[in-house]
Amino acid sequence: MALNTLEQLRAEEREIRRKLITDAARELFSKKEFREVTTREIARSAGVSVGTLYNHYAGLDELFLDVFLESAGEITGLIDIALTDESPDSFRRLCRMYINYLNENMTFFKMMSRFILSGGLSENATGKLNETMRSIMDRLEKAVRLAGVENETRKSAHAIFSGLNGIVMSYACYPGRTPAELREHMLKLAEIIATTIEAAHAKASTP
Amino acid sequence: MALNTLEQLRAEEREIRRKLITDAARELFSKKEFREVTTREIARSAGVSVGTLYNHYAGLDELFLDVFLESAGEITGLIDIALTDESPDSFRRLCRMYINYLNENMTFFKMMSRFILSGGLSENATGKLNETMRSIMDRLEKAVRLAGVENETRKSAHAIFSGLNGIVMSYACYPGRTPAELREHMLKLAEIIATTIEAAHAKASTP
Amino acid sequence: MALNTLEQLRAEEREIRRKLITDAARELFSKKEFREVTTREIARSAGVSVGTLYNHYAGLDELFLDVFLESAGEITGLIDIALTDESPDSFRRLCRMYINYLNENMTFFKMMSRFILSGGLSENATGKLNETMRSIMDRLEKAVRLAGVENETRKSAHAIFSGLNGIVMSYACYPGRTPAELREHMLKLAEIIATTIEAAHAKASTP
Amino acid sequence: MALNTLEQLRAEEREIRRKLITDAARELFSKKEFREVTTREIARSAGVSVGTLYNHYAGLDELFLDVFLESAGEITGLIDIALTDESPDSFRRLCRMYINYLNENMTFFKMMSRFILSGGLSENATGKLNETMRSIMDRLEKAVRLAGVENETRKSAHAIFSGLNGIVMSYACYPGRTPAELREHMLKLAEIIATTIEAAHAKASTP
DNA sequence: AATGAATGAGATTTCATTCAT
DNA sequence: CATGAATGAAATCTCATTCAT
Repeated sequence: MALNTLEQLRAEEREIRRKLITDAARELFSKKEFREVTTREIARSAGVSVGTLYNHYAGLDELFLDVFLESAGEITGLIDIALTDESPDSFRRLCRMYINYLNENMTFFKMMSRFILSGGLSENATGKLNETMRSIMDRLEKAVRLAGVENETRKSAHAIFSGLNGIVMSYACYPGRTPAELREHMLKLAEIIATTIEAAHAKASTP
Repeated sequence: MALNTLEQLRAEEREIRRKLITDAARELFSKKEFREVTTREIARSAGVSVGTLYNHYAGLDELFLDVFLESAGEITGLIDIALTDESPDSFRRLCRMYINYLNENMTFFKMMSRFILSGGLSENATGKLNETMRSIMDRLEKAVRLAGVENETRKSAHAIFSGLNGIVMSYACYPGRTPAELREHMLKLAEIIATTIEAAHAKASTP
Repeated sequence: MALNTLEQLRAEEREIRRKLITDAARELFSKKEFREVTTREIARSAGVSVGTLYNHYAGLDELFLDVFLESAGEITGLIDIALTDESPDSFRRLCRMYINYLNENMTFFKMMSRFILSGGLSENATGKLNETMRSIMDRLEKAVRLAGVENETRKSAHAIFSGLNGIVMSYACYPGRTPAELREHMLKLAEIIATTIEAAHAKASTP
Repeated sequence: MALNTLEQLRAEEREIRRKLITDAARELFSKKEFREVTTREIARSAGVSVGTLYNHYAGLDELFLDVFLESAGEITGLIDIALTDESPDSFRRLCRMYINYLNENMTFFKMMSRFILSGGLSENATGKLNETMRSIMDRLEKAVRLAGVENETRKSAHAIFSGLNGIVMSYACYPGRTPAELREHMLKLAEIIATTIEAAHAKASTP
């Protein structure tokens, strides 16, 4: 019992410190290009030493991945909420939500694009990334079904995922516009895509 | 006259050297991540000195941008070809072509995503980038019109652009699949998007 | 009495743990350069914590020295065996044995060269090292006497010690030869030295 | 011509700077364990930047090797001088000289023992080291011939080389003695070895 | 006496950029 | 204009040692 409690306390303390680190890292990622955030900065921000970073993570990549996965977990949670009522509206709501979330968490998006585009992840990291992707895709598939798509639902989910990501990639940082304008523009594009899909299938299903 | 010729010769030589540099850079980009290519490597490959790079470009980013713009010019040329016959098929052809091109020129795509996402380009560079984007968008707008879209054609062009970019971003480097499989997958997704748009508008236009 | 036994038990346990540590260290030394073995590795291999290392040794060097002294004890034992029959042959046998031992325990040799060449040992450690050296030298002196040397036997012992060490230092790791070749070469050199000494003294003693 | 001169000047300047670096390094090596000398220290001492070190050497090991080879060249030169008159005395003179040189250039000796014992040298470095060793051995072989050895002269050269190295390794840093005492001791041991060899062969050659 | 997380100075190496020739 | 050596800040990661529990 006593031992159990002691170990438990240790584990808790460890977890707290880990959170300290990822929080500091995320905070910094939101301020600069995430590959430009250095170990020293993270350590200082988190109030720990550089060495401590390496007691928790085998290297910077592992830390990046951890921060990324935390956000990914958040997003799957939000998707679940958007799909709660299983109404036909869910699909559009989900699209808007996804755009809004990425727009407010560009760091997450940049990390995602970086991780996907540059490869070079460890086997372990790739596995976790894949799992997360599948988890998101399962939800998107459910969404396109709710929107009326009946055939090739998995591929449609991929297409939607691609489309939304593409919108963010192409316009979230477009120069010469205010953030508000960009956001409106992206939501509009997402709506076009959503509408188009619904329309295509509405037509397909009307005799 | 003599002076004119001399100047002309100088300009030509300068241009040749510039081409030498961008060609070397592009060649290297096909072998490694473009952010990992160093000035020394480019200089050696091009057969010039590091200093010469700086006589032609204010910095490495400017050089990257120049290589990027060369590819962008290539792509607008290819779009023009795809749209030559102005048939309704042009749209799908263009989508396939765009995917194929990016797939074979991932460096171009990565540069684009980098330039767009991280900003930090000089005013001058931003201007050139915008011009290129507009130029591509003009052609995409023409393509969606040919595909039957009548309303909000500019926004639809943006949506297509986003969709195609998103496909490449999301799947071009997906781990665990062969390049051929990935290519097929991306073309399939592009087709889904193209079909969906056509279907949506075919429906819209039938009473 | 009870206290005595308790203390004795404690002392035994302490000794067991110490052995655990030095055994783990020696095992690791056979796999990598001894200066590259880290505290963490030793601790993990020994199944104890890093802190425990420091409860037993003031620092890493003290631990190294302890491992070294264990081997030194082994070697004096082997010399004693080689000298058991006190025959004139003993000298050559001893030379071969010494070469063979060092060849199979290069870590011991590297440690010796390190400790001797770089100094920096604590007073206490230096004392132990000296004692060990003297102990080896006493036996070597006996050996050269058995080989017929009568004058300056201590210095001759030093010379033999130097010669054998020098052979190992110069050839044990010579690149481009197989271990078997190197071993043969070293044994041959040791024989040359032994023969030379015997010859020199055989001559000296014949009128 | 002009070009030639220009290139020549450049080469000279380069050589001067290289010398600056190796001199600084050697100076530092004489003050501390050579593996403890850092790039920063060398750079500061040489009055150049850290980067410059890497313009001249691919890494620290290359620099170490260069310093080592400079000393090795010095020693072969000294051996040549000792052997100039080709008298039977040459052998003893050479032994004394070798001991004296190493004693005054322990850094060289430590580097040699390090390079030989720890391996891990690049192919290129190993080649240079071998060449240097062969060059020294050629001279030692000549010396043992002059001392009257007729059979297995190469192996005898190896044995002498081993013996002298062993003396330095075993006694140059022996604790508790003054440098002068140690020097006397080592010279005495060298003399024992030299005398023994001469005696052995004198005997062998007298009927 | 055992534990093991925290520490943080310190090491090597890289590389865009400058500038004297 | 071309050249290319010099620059030096900066980055990641290591590891012996400490110390509170």
